[in-house]
Amino acid sequence: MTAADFKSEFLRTFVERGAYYDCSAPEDLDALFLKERVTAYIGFDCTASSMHIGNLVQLMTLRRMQQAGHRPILLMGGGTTKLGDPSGKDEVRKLLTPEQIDANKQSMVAGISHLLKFGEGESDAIMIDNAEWLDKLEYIPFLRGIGRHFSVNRMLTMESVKIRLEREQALSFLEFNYMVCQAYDFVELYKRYGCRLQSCGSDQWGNVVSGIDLGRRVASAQLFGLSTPLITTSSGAKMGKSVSGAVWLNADMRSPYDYWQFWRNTEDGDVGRFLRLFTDMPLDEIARLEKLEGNERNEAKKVLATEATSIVHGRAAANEAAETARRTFEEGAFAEGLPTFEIPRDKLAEGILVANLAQMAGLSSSSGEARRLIQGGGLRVNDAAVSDVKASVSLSNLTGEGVIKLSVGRKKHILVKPI
RNA sequence: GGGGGAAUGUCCCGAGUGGCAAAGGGGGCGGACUGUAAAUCCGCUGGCUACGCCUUCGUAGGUUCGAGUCCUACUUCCCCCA
Repeated sequence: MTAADFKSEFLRTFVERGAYYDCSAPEDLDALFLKERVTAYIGFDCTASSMHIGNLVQLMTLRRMQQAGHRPILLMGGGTTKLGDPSGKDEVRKLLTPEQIDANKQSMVAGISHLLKFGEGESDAIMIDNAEWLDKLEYIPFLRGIGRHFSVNRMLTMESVKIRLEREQALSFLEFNYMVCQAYDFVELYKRYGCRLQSCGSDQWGNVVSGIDLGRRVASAQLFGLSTPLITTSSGAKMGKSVSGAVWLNADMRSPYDYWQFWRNTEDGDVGRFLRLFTDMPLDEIARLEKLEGNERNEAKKVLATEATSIVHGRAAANEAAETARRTFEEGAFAEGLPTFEIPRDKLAEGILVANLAQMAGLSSSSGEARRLIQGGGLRVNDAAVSDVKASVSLSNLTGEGVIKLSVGRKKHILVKPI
């Protein structure tokens, strides 16, 4: 599919931005987008207290729908999270308590307030929790009304299930019901809100198709599915997935500055693609940035970082992060915007081992690791490498700005501030 | 229901004759080179009140001076038979 295959503003943009992977009925959906204001949804499970980079393609899809004048529904899986989605998971998910799920939901939604406009207007986003209906389901009526439309034979061939079976890993009956509930959600949203489209990542495609089938059977409705590709970096890694954890969108879990840094460190080969996917930059401008070579490519990365940060944290925070980075990396100066760590003044006056300070400031997870960092020459105080494992700092190390700059590697910096 | 096999460093894969903080990868982190990139090379990759101490090999017991390694029970998964 190319953009030229579509007439509707949304689908053209969607394709041009590189977000298109698959669609259940491209021509019909295109016609629908031309004809009316479409209500569409994407579901998110409440498994963590913040959305992360992995959810971003989906969130951007909702954003672009809104920009094209349609109505996005943010479906929070307060109900489905109680089952646990088997897709892409090697092992049974740890069950969360209803309280945790609810707290996660609140926090996740709060974290994307810049990204979507919620409200009562015609193309304002609405947030719905599928616990609203899933929690109240009655087992037998549900099985008779919905369950009979599902073929176990077919469910067993679905990717999410097959992987579990092939990898010799457990799949509980509880999780097995996940796809049924997700399909039911779609139909329920159609009935309650006239929602015609579910978008998703390619890994959820099977569940979306199940929902479309179910809609035809129980509601005689033509529902649509639209999927995005799985986003990987050009060296093949899953986006934002690392041992150190997901790249969170909530500011209290990853500061705007660190978020900016994440994008700034994008691999060369990904810059153009990410600009299209994760920013609102005009395409011709992206095309220009994409052509920059060598050292100039860093300009494109800065634009990417600032624009992507702006969408999640707002323009002001993004500009501030960019400025902090400029001062730190390009001038080698102390930038006030760097993350800070506060320490009682008298504690610092006594003198404190650099290794321990690094650990307290969160730059190292154990004193052993801090020790190893020093031995490898990776820990610096005020930009000077620490050579002695037993080195300590005190008030005399404070710079003119009244702080101590502690760095791990070339990129991670923290300002230690006495209070 | 019966028989056989598997579970290892809490990121993953994976070797492991009774002396093991446990081979080797991948990943990650640090260093060099660069452009805060990639590729490449080097180092590190249980914890601590640190020349010593503590905790790790599915769970719980047992044998032994000593157990990831042997025995028993349990849990989960795979395969074969029913």
